[in-house]
Amino acid sequence: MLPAHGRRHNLSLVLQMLYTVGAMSRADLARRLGMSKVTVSDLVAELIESGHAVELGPSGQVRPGKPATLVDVNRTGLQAIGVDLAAHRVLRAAVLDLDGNILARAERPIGDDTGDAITQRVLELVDEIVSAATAPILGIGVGTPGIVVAGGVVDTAPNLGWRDVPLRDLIADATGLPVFVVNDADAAVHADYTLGNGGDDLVLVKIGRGVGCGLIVGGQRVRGAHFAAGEIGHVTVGTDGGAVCRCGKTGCLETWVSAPRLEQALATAGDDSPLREAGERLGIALAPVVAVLDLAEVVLSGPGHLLDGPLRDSVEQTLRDRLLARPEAELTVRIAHDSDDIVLRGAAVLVLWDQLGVV
Amino acid sequence: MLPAHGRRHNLSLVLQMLYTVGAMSRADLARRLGMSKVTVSDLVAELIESGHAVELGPSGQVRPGKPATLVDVNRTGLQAIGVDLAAHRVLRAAVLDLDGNILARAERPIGDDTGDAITQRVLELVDEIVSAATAPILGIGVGTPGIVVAGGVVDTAPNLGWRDVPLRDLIADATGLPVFVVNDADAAVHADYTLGNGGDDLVLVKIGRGVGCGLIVGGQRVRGAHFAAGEIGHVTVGTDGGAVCRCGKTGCLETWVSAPRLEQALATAGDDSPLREAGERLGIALAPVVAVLDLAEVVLSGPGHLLDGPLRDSVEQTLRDRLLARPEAELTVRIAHDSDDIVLRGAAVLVLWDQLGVV
DNA sequence: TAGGAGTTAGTAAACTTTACTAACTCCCGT
DNA sequence: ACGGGAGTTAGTAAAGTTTACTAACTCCTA
Repeated sequence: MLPAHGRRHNLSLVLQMLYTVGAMSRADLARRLGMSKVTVSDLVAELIESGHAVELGPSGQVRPGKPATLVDVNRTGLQAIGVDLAAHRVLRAAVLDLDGNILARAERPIGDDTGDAITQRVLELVDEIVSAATAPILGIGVGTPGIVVAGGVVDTAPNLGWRDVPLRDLIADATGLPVFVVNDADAAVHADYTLGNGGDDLVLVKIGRGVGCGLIVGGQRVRGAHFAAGEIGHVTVGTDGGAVCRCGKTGCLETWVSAPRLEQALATAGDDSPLREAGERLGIALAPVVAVLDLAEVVLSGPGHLLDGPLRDSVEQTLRDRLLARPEAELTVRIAHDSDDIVLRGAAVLVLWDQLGVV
Repeated sequence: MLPAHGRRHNLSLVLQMLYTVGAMSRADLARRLGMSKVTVSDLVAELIESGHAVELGPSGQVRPGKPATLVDVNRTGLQAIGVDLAAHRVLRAAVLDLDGNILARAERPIGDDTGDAITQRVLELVDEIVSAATAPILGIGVGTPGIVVAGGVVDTAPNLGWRDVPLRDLIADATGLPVFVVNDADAAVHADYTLGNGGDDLVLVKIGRGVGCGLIVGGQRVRGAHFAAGEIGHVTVGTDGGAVCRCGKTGCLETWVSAPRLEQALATAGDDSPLREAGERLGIALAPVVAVLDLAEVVLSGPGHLLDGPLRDSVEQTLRDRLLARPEAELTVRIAHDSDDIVLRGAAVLVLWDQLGVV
């Protein structure tokens, strides 16, 4: 590596510190980062020059010596675009600030569109939301259903009728901005990890039309050997059969755990046993994953009325039953914050990760 | 980070390149690493000075220009110690060269020892094997059953009667050498990854007295939130019951898949159905893990006569049945090379990783 | 007056670029 | 067949640049 790589790393460290802890003086930064005041002063100068950081004026803190000047990440002067292609029957986009606050929204219904028509609608949506930005845009993050391979190409997304779509390049060509494309569950887990105070070892299960998950292991995202990490919907659960799945197999997780199946089962059952059973099946599927990865948190994202209650309780109980009890290895099963916007936020978070080196 | 960190990184890059590709000239190194010839020359000089690299003389290649001088990692001039505390009824140690070749061995039977007596035998064993080294020792790697937490402390290892044993410090104090302590399955998976040409996304299942596994995800080892990644033996498998486990639960993976249980079942059954059933249970447990992590390889390590045959075939078939078929995402189920020595080699590999920065 | 924030000047380390020497192969004239 | 010149590559010396540091200073306020 070159000295310039070290420099870039140090610039990222400064931004990460300001992003996570908040505004502070150069002297404070120097103490926390273990660098000299001179070095930090130089790094901050460069970040101010590039517009990534701003001075906020005197700290107002009363103590001997020259008043400290606070500096911070340019929270309001920079924006990111998040796009969610996995919502039910609608394409959604938003302008967000660096804290993940949504400043503007745009939507387009899918209608009966599929394939290239969807692609066209996505480009129109992106054009609309980019126009709504009120500050320089760092980049565009896109959360899409299906599998995304290297280079931001959507390999397969059956729900959108997509096959081998070079989505990153299409959007980058149309906007001239940096673009990052990920699976929607991946986007969601990054939102939880960064904005939802998730720990370094967590799995987020996203329940929508199907079911998928995103993973953070040792503080790192997991992509998989074929970019298909998180594809859990078509794993056979248990050893006592189950319904026939649309994929042709029997007893897939998705046959118990998906929004349409749950709504239908609830309407038919007249009680909440489908929620309990779905939670149990999800717990059965997740037990080996939690054990092998030694995860600390299982996060559920999707419609609150389905997930928050008997289903969550059943996941927790099933995991407790099927894992070895270890008091010091407490496992948390919780509902994600703000599931409706989690993919928008997560897509934007990935822009922050890549453009600012902010974790 | 400081310029010195960059320097250390570049020293590691040189060693990694020489370790994986083999001897080459400084000019070749410069081309492959994208550095100037002067920088590489300087880095190599430092590595020669420290004994980590050696000049091998002219390349012998005939072509115009000054003859190249080959340099390489000091493959025969440096050694590492590997220690395996997970073997059946015996403590084993070896001296290895940088290619993972075993140059000398030592063993001590466990007998009826437990607890502190075992600790004492380990220190005697280490002393014996260190004396057998014929070159400077980079460090000592130890593969132990149980859970190893930060600082090389063995949190629990019931089979050795250990609880909260500061193994790394005990051995470091006794020898004055750098010591690295890991779980035996972790050591095994590193041996397979580095010496057995394993890919960046693989799980190794180690079957001995119990059953555990080691994971490489995205080219990185997985530790877990509580340093307990890989503890799969006490996960309940399937939904149709099973034998009572020694942990008190029912249907744990270990009740089908462990060496003692398999030997006993084979003796009773008179055919190989226990192997087939064990493979099926292991496949059921691993299916969600393979799917969620999008793994490319499942490696089985343990007694060949148990694993290589109906059990392996059954694991593969069960995974095929329970996962969505994707031709481009071929999953390999294979037997590890040299299972008897895999923990010794893996422990030594971790010394290489940490001391030379060699991946 | 003391002590902290921030800046300037000078230095050390780690890289690159430029220029050079050393060591070889290839080619051709004798 | 041999010797010498041309051309090429490896490796090194010197100078320059970048990125950190420490030392020393000014500014500011309780």
